[in-house]
Amino acid sequence: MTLAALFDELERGTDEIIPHKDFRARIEEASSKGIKLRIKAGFDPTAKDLHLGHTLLLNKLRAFQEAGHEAIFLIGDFTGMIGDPTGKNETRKPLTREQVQENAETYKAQVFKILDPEKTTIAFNSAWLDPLGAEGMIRLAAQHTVARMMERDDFSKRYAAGQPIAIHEFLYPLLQGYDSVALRADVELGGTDQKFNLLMGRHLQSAYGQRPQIIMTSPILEGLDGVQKMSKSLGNYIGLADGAAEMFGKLMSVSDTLMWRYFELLSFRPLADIQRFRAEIAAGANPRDIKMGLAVELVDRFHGATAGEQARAGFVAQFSQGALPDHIPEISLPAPLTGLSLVKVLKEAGLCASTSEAGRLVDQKAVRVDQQRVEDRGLILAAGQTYLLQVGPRRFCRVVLVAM
RNA sequence: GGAGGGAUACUCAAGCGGCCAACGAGGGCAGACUGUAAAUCUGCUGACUUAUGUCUACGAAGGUUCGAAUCCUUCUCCCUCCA
Repeated sequence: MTLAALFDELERGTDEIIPHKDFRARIEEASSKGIKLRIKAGFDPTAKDLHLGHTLLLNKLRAFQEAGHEAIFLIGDFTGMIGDPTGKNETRKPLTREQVQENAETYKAQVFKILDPEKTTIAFNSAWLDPLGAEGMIRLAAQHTVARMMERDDFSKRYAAGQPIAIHEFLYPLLQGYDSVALRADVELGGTDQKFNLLMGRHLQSAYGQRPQIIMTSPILEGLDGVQKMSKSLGNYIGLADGAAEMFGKLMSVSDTLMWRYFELLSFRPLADIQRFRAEIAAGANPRDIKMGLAVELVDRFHGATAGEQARAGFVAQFSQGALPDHIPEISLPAPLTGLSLVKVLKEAGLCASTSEAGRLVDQKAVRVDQQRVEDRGLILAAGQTYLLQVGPRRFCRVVLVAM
């Protein structure tokens, strides 16, 4: 690969590279001297599951990995206990070591769908932050001033608005920056909301006598609602651990507008292809079909080469043609000889949260038993029978009522 | 340390003695329609052995009252300002 092509590959989809010319220079230097750059991307293990939003960074990390550099997947087990103040003022409940460890394990399983496990270094920042101690912490804090800290957009806005800023919130950027010192990072990847923290790494590396890292920021991926950033806590995410059918369905539920954003940020297709799709829709093509192409591509990426097509076939059968899904969960319930009321069965089968809700759903014509719409809330299901229950278009369960 | 403000369902936010299981918005769910789990429109959105019944609920615990989310007392938590 030529250097120019390599630059294009590494820079695709990034928001900013600071400083840009140093980036190219350092890549060039590395390849001419045959040395590996150390590429850092950090994640706080605050949630169990990674989602597509995280993959923007992972994809980038992988691109570096493929170019022969050292990918360092940093798990912020220590900083995760503080919580980056970027979020709202909601206090994050501190994680225990065990939770962090557990989350880290699931991270690994998911991350290696993208990264090459052989070439990936996994690091935990508690390894150097634990031993830092109060003294080290104070030395670290001495490297920066309040005025500079207040430059952070989040802090200055809150300060101006008279909202409180806790002291420990200042520590988070310092610690993240110190990670770069400890890892001797050459490049750090992060979302645009991380810019301040990433720059802190540069500052601290200089202060500790290292060459400052290059920072690359990625845009923030919007979630399924198309407005807020994709996040587990907002429930608008597509998880890497989601099943093929679920992932496909979620991608199809994305609005026609948001679809373009996903193409731009998640698809590996050349930008020229995406331009062509836009033209096709302008000429009357159905956005649904274009969206399916995106869904197929991404499902393939996480579930294997043929999974996307299978998911598409299943989707079309189920939603366009009203067929039953391939896998319907099945449960058995004990039932008295007089039978069980439908609402009770719906609740027990986990198709809805309460019998009251079940009743409402019946009223709303959402419930089907053996594919027949039910109108009567008081319907009794007989013991000893098997029923196929359906609530709405996509909740199914086969229930065996065992007479007792 | 002092002064003031606040805590309502998933979220935001009305209500300030009965008409409150609680306005409204968002979210969620469902139905219709469609080009799809897009968009749009409509409905629902505390639980229970579905009863025009019962129970639980407006930070917590007591109290006043025929009756409280609404009034009083104490407590807990949060915020702002002044030191």
